[in-house]
Amino acid sequence: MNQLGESLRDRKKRRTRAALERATVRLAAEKGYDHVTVEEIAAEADVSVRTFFNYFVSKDEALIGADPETGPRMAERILAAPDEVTPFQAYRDSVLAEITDELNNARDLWLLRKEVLMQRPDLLVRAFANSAESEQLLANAVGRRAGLPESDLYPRLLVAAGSAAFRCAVTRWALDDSVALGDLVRDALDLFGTGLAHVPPHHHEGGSS
Amino acid sequence: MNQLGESLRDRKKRRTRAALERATVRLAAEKGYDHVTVEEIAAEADVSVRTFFNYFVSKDEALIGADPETGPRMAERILAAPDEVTPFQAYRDSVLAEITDELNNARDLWLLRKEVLMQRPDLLVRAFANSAESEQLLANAVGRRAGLPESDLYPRLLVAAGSAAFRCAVTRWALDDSVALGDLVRDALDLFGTGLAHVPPHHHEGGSS
DNA sequence: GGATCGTTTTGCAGTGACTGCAACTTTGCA
DNA sequence: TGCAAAGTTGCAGTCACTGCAAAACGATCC
Repeated sequence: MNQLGESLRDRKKRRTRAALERATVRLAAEKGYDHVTVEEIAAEADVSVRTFFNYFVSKDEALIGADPETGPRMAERILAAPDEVTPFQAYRDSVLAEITDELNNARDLWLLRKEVLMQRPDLLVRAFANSAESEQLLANAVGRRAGLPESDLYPRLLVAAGSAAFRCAVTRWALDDSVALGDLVRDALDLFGTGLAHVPPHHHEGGSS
Repeated sequence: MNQLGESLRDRKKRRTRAALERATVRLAAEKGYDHVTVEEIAAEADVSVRTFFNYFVSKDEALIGADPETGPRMAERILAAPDEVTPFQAYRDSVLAEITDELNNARDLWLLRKEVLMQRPDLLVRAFANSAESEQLLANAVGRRAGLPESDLYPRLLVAAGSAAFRCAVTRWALDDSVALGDLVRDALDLFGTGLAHVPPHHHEGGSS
């Protein structure tokens, strides 16, 4: 292999993965998610069906383009943050970094995903179905960083909150993209940060308390 | 039908649903979740496979025993709470009420579920895969109560936090049930309430725990 | 105690996601 | 060039899940 850059093999894998992801999203946007079979997707990406499943555990995952490197990368970032940064901040920053990266590299894909999610919001929940392993990884990183025992709820909650923030932000964004997705995710995370009980919604009306 | 109590029909439906739920959990605990087929479950509950799918959209859902009445019931409770109660409190209380009810009525089932989840923690995430509709319902209730516009992130986030709290609490509990599940859920919700950034984890630093 | 109507159950046939396995091809490296 | 490791493919098989139309069942009216 080349000394620093990726090997040919690695480059090919990346390309195949990207092609499958793109094919999934494109076809789903065009014909509706469940009118697309894995067979079609594989054909469009010019690989066999079996290969599709070598890259993604499920059709759902391919739609979101879950990348196995994301978890480890975020964990690393969390552990690498300077000492004076709180675990919350470290996690928050790693999420935001990941998102802005993603949006910079694949904004077009997200626009297509938006089409799909507008019609089938439930797919987003389902897409997280296989993320248990990643969550565990991140929770461990947060826990180590915070010096908390294995059994503590906090790391798990923080990570779950991250997923939730992302999920909600995307759902909201798919409905109306007048606010940038990145900003929505940040807002969501910050609400979790300051506490949902403290939020004094800017509501006039209703409870008139 | 009887004027007030349930009709025979309704009673039978409840019994069938309960039997299917129980069969799923029992068999999964005994033989491992994916060594159990829907066919076996249906047989154990003494109904046809087709009937299984009349009650549950998926095997996953049957494991958790997702009840279609839960969502509406919680929504009602949220809207019925007195005016001086904040949206957060109203939601929090509805979650806790639901949980304690559930634990009082089906503690034995939860002990079996614990067996299953100890071996396959990912199943819990998956079990929420089809909850998009319920989440929407609850979010609407919260939103109405808080007098927020459709597009506001807050209701969605609050509801997602509820799911997350429940998920994390159960996961934690499955690992070590020295704290009651109900208490764990409450703790988790309260952490979301006060804010994840504010948490001063009781850590004494250093990995040497 | 039927006749009737709406609801639930069931069987059946079909689709398609997903898996294990055992060739086969491609890439990395000496 | 040649060998080992990694990736790809086809194939056969399992099983979750769906639509449909017939049958069984419960509620209601006479």
